[in-house]
Amino acid sequence: MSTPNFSIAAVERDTGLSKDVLRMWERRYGFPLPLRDANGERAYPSEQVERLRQIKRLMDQGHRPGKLLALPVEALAELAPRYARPAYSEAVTVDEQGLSEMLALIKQHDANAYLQTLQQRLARLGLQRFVQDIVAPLSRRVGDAWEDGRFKVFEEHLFTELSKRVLRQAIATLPAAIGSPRIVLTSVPDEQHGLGLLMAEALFALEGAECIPLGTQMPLIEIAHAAQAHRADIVALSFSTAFPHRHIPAHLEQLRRMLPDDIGLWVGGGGVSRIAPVPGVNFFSSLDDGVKALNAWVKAQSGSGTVRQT
Amino acid sequence: MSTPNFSIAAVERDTGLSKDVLRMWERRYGFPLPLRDANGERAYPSEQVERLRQIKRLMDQGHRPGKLLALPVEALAELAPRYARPAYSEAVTVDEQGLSEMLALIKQHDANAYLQTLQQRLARLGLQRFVQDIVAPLSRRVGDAWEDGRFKVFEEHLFTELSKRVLRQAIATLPAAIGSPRIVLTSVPDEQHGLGLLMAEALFALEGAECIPLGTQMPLIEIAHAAQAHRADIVALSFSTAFPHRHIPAHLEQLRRMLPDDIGLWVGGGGVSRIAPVPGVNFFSSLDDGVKALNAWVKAQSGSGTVRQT
DNA sequence: CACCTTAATTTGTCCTAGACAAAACCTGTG
DNA sequence: CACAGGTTTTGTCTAGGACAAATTAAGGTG
Repeated sequence: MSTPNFSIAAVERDTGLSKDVLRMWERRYGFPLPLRDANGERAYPSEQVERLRQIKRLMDQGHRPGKLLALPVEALAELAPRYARPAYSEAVTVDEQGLSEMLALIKQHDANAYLQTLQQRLARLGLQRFVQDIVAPLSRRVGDAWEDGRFKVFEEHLFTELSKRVLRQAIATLPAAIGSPRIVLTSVPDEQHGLGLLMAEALFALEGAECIPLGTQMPLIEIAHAAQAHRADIVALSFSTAFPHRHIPAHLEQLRRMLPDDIGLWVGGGGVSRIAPVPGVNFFSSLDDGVKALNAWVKAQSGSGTVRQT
Repeated sequence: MSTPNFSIAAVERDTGLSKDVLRMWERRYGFPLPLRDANGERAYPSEQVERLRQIKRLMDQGHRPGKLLALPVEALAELAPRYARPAYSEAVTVDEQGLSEMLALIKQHDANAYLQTLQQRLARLGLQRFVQDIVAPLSRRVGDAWEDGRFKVFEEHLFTELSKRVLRQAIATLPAAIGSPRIVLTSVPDEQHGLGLLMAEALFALEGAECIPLGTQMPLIEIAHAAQAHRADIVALSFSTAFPHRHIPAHLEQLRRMLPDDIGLWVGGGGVSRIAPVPGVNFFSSLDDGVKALNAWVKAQSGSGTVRQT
C-alpha cells in the first residue's frame, strides 16, 4: 500500500479542478508544483493532492484561490467558512440531538443502525415530516460537515446512498399518481447529487403530482427531449451546494431555450441560493416553497385552461 | 424553442469527447468544423453535436474515429457494431417475449406499467432469478439498443432509475446481514452506471455477505479509505460497456497499490470483457461467476484463518 | 495456413504560453 | 449607506507541437 504520484488527469478527477486550472495555478502562484516523470509530464505527490482538496473545499465555501494559494499549509486548516450560512429556518420540531446521533452512526460506519433509525423515524413521522424534519436537515448538516472536513467523501456517499434507499422505498409505497402536473425530475451533466431530487419527488408525489424520475446527469438536450416525450408540465432540476455557481445561469438559459414555452422550469437546491434570477425559470430556496408553488400551480390550472410560467 | 450553438465545454459535457479531442479532430480530419463567435471561440451548431454523438456511439462499439470522421453523414446511420457481441449465455428460462414487452413499456414512457411488471416478476421469481433472468438481460438489451440508437439517453435513464428502485426495494427487505465477507461496492469517478452494482449487491446479500453500498463515482483514494474504515474483505467495482476501456487497467493498478494486500479487488460489468488481467485483481465476466467466487471465498475462509486474494 | 514478431499507423493526451471576458473586489462620490 | 466606475483576479479558451500507447499491417517462420 504505497501512495504513488498522480497524473494531471487523476488529480482532475479526484479534486474536480480542471487541468487548465491546475496548470494555471502552477504558472501564476507556484502551487501546486508537481514533480515530472520521465516524459516531462506532471506527477503530483499525494500531499499536494491532499492540499488541493482542502483548497477546493475552502473555495466552495467562498474563499478566493489567490489568498488560499498564498497561505502556508498550516493556516489552511483554521479557516472558517467565509459566507455566513443562511440561518436554518427549520421548524421548531427539529430534534437537534436526534440528528447528531444519526450523523454519529454514519461516522461510525454503522450502516445497519443508521438505516434502522431512519426507518423508525419515517414510520413515526410520516413521509412529509420525515423529509422536512429529518432528511433535509441531515443532508444540510452533512454538507456542512463535509465542507469543514469533518466528513470524508466516502462517508458522505454512504449517507447519501442509505438515505436514498429509505426515501425511494417510501416513495414506492405511495399510490401511483396519474394526475397533473407531470413533473420530470433530473439534474444537469456535472451534477451528480440526487438526494435533493428524491426529497422533492417525495413531497411532490404526496401532493398528487406524477413524477418522472430520470436520475442525475442528463445532457440538456435530452432533458428537453424527455420533457416532450413525457408531455411534462414541469421540469425540476436540483443543484447542490458543491455545484460551481458560476455555471448555473448558462445551463438554465440554454435549457430554457430548448424547452417549449409552456413547460415550466423549476430549480432548487443549495446551489441556487446566491444566483441571479433567470427569465422563465422559477427558483426555490426551500422544499417548502416548492410544494407551495405546486399547490398554486394546481389551483391556477384548474381555473384557466393553460397557464404560462413566470 | 431554438437550438443555439454549443460552446466547446457544452459539447464536451454532452458528448463525452474531451476538448482536446474535439480540437484535435478539427485539426486532423476537418470535422467537426464549428463556427466562431465574436471572441473567436468555437460555436458548434447542433447538427454537428448530433453527429458527434452518433460517432461517439459507434466508437463505443469498436469503430475507429479515423474511418468514421471520413465517412459522409448518411453512411453513419447504417454502420453495425464492429465487435461481435459475446453470445448470450443465458439460462434457457429467459422469457424473450416478456423482456421485449417490458422494453416496449419503457419506449412508451409508461413508467407505472413498467414498475408494475417488474414488481410482479420479482414476486413470482424471487430475487435471485429476478436479477439473473430479468434485470441482467434487460440491462444488456438496453445497452445494445442504446448503442444502435434505438434508445434515447433519457429512456435509458428512465429504465435505470425505475429498475434501481425495484432492486433497492427488494434488497431492503432482506435481513440485515452481519457476516463475512464484508464487501464495499462502488465505482470509479468516471463511471456513473450503478445498476450493475445493485445487481451484484442483491446477489451477494442473498449469499449472506454484508454489503456496504457507496454509490457510484468514488475517487480512488476514497475507495481505499472506505475499505479500511469499514474493515472490508473485498472491494467490488463495476465498469459498464460505455466506460473507456483503455483507462481501466490504470485505474485498477492504482487502486490495487492503495489497498492493503489482504483486501480483495473484484471487478465486473460489461466493460471488463476485453481487458488484460491485472495482478491482484479478480475479473468476473458474469454475475454468476461473482457469486461462485463468493461461495469459494467463504469456503476458503472457514478453512484457513486468512486468505490471500488471487 | 496459422502464428508470432516487427514495423507503420492511428489516436489520445500532455505540453507551453498567450489572450481575453466575466466576476469579484475596491474606491470615490452623491 | 448606496451605487457607479475602475481595477484586479480568475477561469477558460486558443494554437500548434510532441510523444507514447494502442492498433493495424506486413513480413517472416514453423
